[in-house]
Amino acid sequence: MSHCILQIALDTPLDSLFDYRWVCEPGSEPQVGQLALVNFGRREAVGLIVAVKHETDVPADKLKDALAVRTQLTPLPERWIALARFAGAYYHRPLGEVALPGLPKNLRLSTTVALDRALKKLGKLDDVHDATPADMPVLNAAQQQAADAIGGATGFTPLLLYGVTGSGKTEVYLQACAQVLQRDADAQILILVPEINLTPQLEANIRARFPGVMLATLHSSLSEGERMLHWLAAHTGRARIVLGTRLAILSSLPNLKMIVIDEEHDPSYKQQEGLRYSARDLAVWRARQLGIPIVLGSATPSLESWHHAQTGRYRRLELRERAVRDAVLPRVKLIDMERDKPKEGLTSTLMQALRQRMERGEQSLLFLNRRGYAPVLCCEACGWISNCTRCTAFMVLHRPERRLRCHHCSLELRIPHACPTCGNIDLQPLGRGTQRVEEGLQVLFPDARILRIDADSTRRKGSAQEAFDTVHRGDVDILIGTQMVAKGHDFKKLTLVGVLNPDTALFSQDYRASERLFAQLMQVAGRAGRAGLESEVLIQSRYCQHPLYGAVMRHDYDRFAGSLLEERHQAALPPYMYQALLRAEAPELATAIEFLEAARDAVPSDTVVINDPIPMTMTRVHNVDRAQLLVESNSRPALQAFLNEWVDALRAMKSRVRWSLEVDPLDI
DNA sequence: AGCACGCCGACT
DNA sequence: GTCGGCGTGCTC
Repeated sequence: MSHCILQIALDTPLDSLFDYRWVCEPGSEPQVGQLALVNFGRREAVGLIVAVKHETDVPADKLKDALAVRTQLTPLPERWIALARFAGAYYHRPLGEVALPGLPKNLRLSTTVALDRALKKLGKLDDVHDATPADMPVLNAAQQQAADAIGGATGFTPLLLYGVTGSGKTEVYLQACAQVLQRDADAQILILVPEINLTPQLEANIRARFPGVMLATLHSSLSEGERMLHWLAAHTGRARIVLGTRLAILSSLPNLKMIVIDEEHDPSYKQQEGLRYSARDLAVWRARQLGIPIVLGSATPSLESWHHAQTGRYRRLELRERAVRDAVLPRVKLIDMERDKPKEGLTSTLMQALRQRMERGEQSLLFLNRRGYAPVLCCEACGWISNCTRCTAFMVLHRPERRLRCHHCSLELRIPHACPTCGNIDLQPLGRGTQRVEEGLQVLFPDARILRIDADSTRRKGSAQEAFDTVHRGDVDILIGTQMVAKGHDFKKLTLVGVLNPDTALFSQDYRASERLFAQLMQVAGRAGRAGLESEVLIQSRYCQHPLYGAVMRHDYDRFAGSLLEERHQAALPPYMYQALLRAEAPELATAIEFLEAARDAVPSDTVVINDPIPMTMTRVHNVDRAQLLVESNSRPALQAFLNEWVDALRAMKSRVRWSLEVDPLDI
């Protein structure tokens, strides 16, 4: 018996790999890509073998023996490790912090019972059901052209599928998938969607269309057992289609031949904590690495992708018409709230339109991206307002729950009977959330069947699905909801969309706010008239002349995107500029700022602009003050080179302050 | 990041 | 006397 040295990546913030000894016969060493159980510090951990060597610099008294190697599992492919390596390097986190959290938790336990059980279960699954595939709908010319372009693409081919809402992008994906699966008996396809719970129809569609093909889903609401099984199905190549949310981009797919990213502009592709990666960007990298086509689909592409299509880096495919015959885009009208004063948040024009839909037996959707009853409670006598004691934010009034709630730290209080500072009994809710609109509707339309769908009304597991089913059955006249209702759903009888309070985003500090508002309005407008009924979208605004609304009325993403890109170019903002953000947290703001000032001066650079630290817009959350520092460059390699040096310097500062670096931040 | 060791304050 | 506060040091 001799031994070898395993170089192992572990899930720790330490930026290094760890060597372990492994006793084995020569010639039967473990393989790179296998998982190993080791003692790490005083605990056990599962790590990824990234190299097998025969020597090490680690002194013999420190070197430990690995405890076990998971030989049941096919090694993770070199290309998968390369993906994790790239992500770690690009986002400046250690390899182990990228690679291991991407694996199912059950693979990282010290026992293998869950793994063995899942492998056994997978072995018993039949993958070929003898069902006949559902018919492929006949595509229109533009769809067919797009499907053929995607299905016939060879080598690394990024394609931007730009299609208005309801233009049948899904059908294009499915028929392109069919071509790829048919051509290659082992081919795997990865389909990413923003939120799987909002698109149960897609999963059903795929199953009906490809009954002989194993489909695996990967998203955060799976149980650990399911996740393990589905992950293994992908890793072993048995699952030929993997449908998942952003976390699925890190799944192991040995025969990946095509990637589809639906609603590619959606902000939920960006992970907002821990490793802040963009699943969309990693997907493009992965497609390039493998030399395969990747489809980015959207009615309102991200400006980044649009820019790439303009410059020819991505190939653009267009669907200009709705796929259902006679389904035309809804007419969009603006209602001037200065002239038509709202009552209970609704202008008379909108109320009349709602009444008309009820008479015709059609459905209406009111969109208000603000949950709760009112965003703030205040005392008119002394000026007290319901501030959160732990955050720079208001506590939101939730009337049905009889609570004040902070949406940032989840602090909850009973609604005070009287003003805490002056004792005034008459506290006033200010502003309007979905609960208050629902209450107003009940008064204005006592006969209407009204349903509210937001994060509060759908807390219970499965209740969101129930609510949507109620709408699909036609048991709802007026639906009121937040962005939860804006995505994906295909309500056949919906012919009116009312947008209640979009103006705030027009004057936001965040330069991406208008891009997002436009996408959101187009998306919610797209809920109407999908089945061919004539329909309209009414937007209540105090700024009807704003060009953004003009573009929404004309359904003119193209020109709007052009003007936004022009603005970004003038102002030297992404996609013409590459950014990274250093954030710091401390009990006192001054501490965070001092750390960032030191960071600002740590590494001089003439290719990167290092800005001054500023407190975050919402400075305090959960009793912690936050500040940030923006660095930018017009060259991505220059920015990356700077960040490499900078992160080393920041680590060397050994500061007590908690800090994190975000590359390509979305919210600044 | 965890996790333990270690050295000073207010309780039974 | 001890429980426990969080400073600091290490992880092959």
